[in-house]
Amino acid sequence: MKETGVKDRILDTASRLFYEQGYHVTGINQIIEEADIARASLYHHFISKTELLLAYLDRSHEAWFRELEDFMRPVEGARERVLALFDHRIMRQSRPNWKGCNFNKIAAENSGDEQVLERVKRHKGRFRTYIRTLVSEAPHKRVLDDEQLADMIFLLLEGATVAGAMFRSYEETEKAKKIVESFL
Amino acid sequence: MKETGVKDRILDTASRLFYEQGYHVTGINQIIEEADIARASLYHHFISKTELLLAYLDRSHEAWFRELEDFMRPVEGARERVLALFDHRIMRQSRPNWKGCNFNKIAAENSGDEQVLERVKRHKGRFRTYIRTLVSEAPHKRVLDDEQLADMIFLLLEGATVAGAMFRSYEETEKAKKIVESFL
DNA sequence: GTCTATAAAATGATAGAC
DNA sequence: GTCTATCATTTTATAGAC
Repeated sequence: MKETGVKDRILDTASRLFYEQGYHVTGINQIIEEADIARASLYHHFISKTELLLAYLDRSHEAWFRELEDFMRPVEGARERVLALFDHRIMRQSRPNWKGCNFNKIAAENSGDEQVLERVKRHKGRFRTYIRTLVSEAPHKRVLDDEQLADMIFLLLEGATVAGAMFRSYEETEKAKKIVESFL
Repeated sequence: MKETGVKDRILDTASRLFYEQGYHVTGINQIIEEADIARASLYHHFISKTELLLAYLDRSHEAWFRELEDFMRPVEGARERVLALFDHRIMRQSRPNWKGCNFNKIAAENSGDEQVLERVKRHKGRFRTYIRTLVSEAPHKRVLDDEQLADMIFLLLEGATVAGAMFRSYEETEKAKKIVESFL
C-alpha cells in the first residue's frame, strides 16, 4: 500500500484536505495522519505549511489547464469552442465532490500573503487570456465588442462558479451559457 | 473610553477581524484583547465562537440591505435604478478597506456548517429577488427575457465582486455596468 | 530520508471569585 | 455581568536517533 512516494502522498493528501475542508482548518496533524507519514518527513520535503500551500496551488494550476486543454482539443468550430468553456465548467461542477474553485477558495481565506495572491491572479489572468483568444476567433452579433464579450464571459463564469458552489448546482452555469448563446 | 456596551464591542471587534483577516485565523484571544473585555464576558454573551459568527452574518445582512436601500432611495427611473446597482457596488469597492463580499468570504471558508451556509444563501437569494423586481420594471432591448437579464446582472455582479477583490479594483464592476447598459 | 519525542505557543471553552 | 485563573487540545515547528 505504499505505491507512491512520500512527497507525493503528502501533497495529494494536503491538496484534498485544503480543497474539501479549507486551508486553515486543516492541521499538520491531520495531513501526516491521513498521508501516513512521519511529522518530520513533511518538514523535510516542505519547509513550512505555507510552502505546502504554494505547491498545492502550482500543481492545481497546471492540472486545471491540462484538463481544460484536453476538454477543448476535440471541439471544432469557433462558436462551439466558446460554448465549450461552459460545458467544461458544467462537467467539473457535476462531480460529486466539487466544492467551488480551488483558487477562489484559497483567495477568500488568504489574509495578506502576497505569494498566495500572486498564484491566484496568475491563474485567473491566464484563463482570461484564453477566453480572449477564443472570442477573437468567433463570429458574433456585434452588440458588444470582442473585449467586452470576453469580459462578460469571464465574469459570468466567475459568478456562476461562486453561486454554483453556494447553491450546490450547475444550474447557474447553464443559464450563463444560454445568455452567451444569444450573442453568438 | 467605554461608550458602547460590552456585547456591542465584542460584535464590532469580531466583525472587523472576521472580515479583514478571515474567520479561522481570528482567535478568541485577539477578539477579547482588541475589544478590551474579559474572556468570560465573551462566553456570557455568545455561547460559542460559531454563535458569534452567526451574529456577525445576521447583522451584516441587515446592514447591507439597509445601505442598499438608502443608496437606491433617491434614484429615479427604472433604467437608472438598474444601473445604480452597479454604482452601489462601485461605491462599496472604492472604500480603502474593502476586501470582497462578507458572505462569499465566509462561505469559502466554511466547511460543512449548515447554519452558516443558510445565512449566505438567504442573503444572496434576497438580493437576487431585489434585482428581479428592478428588472421587471425596466424597459430593455429584448435580446434576453426579464429573468435572463436579472440572472445576468446577478452573475456579473458576483463575478465582478470576486474578481475585484482579487485584483483590488472596481474596474470589473465598471465593465459589467457598461455591458448591461448595452441592453437597456 | 524517515522516524519518535518534544517544544512553545495558541486554540476554544469553563470554574469560581467578586 | 464582569473578572482572573486555568483547562485540555491543537497548532506549527524542531532536535536528535536510526
